[in-house]
Amino acid sequence: MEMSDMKERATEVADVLKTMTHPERLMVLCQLVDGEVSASQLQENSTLSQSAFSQHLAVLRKNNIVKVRKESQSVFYSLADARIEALIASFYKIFCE
Amino acid sequence: MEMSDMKERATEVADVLKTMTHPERLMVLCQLVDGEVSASQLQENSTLSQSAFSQHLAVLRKNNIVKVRKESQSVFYSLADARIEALIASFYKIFCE
DNA sequence: ACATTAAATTAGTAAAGTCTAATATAGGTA
DNA sequence: TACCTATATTAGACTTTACTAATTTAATGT
Repeated sequence: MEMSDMKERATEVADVLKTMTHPERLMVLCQLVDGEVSASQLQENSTLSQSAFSQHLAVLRKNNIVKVRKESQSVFYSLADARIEALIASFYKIFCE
Repeated sequence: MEMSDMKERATEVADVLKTMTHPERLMVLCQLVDGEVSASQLQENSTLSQSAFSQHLAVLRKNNIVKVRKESQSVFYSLADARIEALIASFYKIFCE
């Protein structure tokens, strides 16, 4: 790969990773590997305040790491695409096996 | 996996990723996939000042993402272990193929 | 000994990220 | 309508990160 292309990619990849690189957000993503989960269910596994937790979800949304589906009062979260799924799978394989 | 274990892992993984999650540092790591490279060679592909670049190398060292070998005035960098190699390989596969 | 080169370190500043506290929105229920 | 529940947003304090400028260390060459 050419160096200029590598730089572009590096910036792109770093942006995606930066969004995932927080224990709280990584936890959220790990809980989404088997399918969608509601915001309140996700928060049950967090010690953060409702506000702080919601702001982490906002970061994931803003960076297109997750997608949402609203159903009455609840909002269901799931992984945005195959690339994110692949990343989480890699992390699992490398760090948890 | 249990939720408490998941939290521990998430913190561990987030720490490693956080270190890699900067375009400059990711660039460095990508250049190390084929083996060791000297600090000065690495810096040739950066627009940063000598100081700023060296501080990025220091972050990689401090977090055990790379290892170093000194030879006369030069310092040669390489990826620290198989886990880091696997991560870079994953990123390449997911984002560059 | 002195100058040169490669690399690291330190101090200080500017910018970005993470939290708390308070408030807002929107759907469901009495 | 008024109230409750789920979720999101905003403002502000605090912490961390990323840089510049200047200095330092260590190896080499003259």
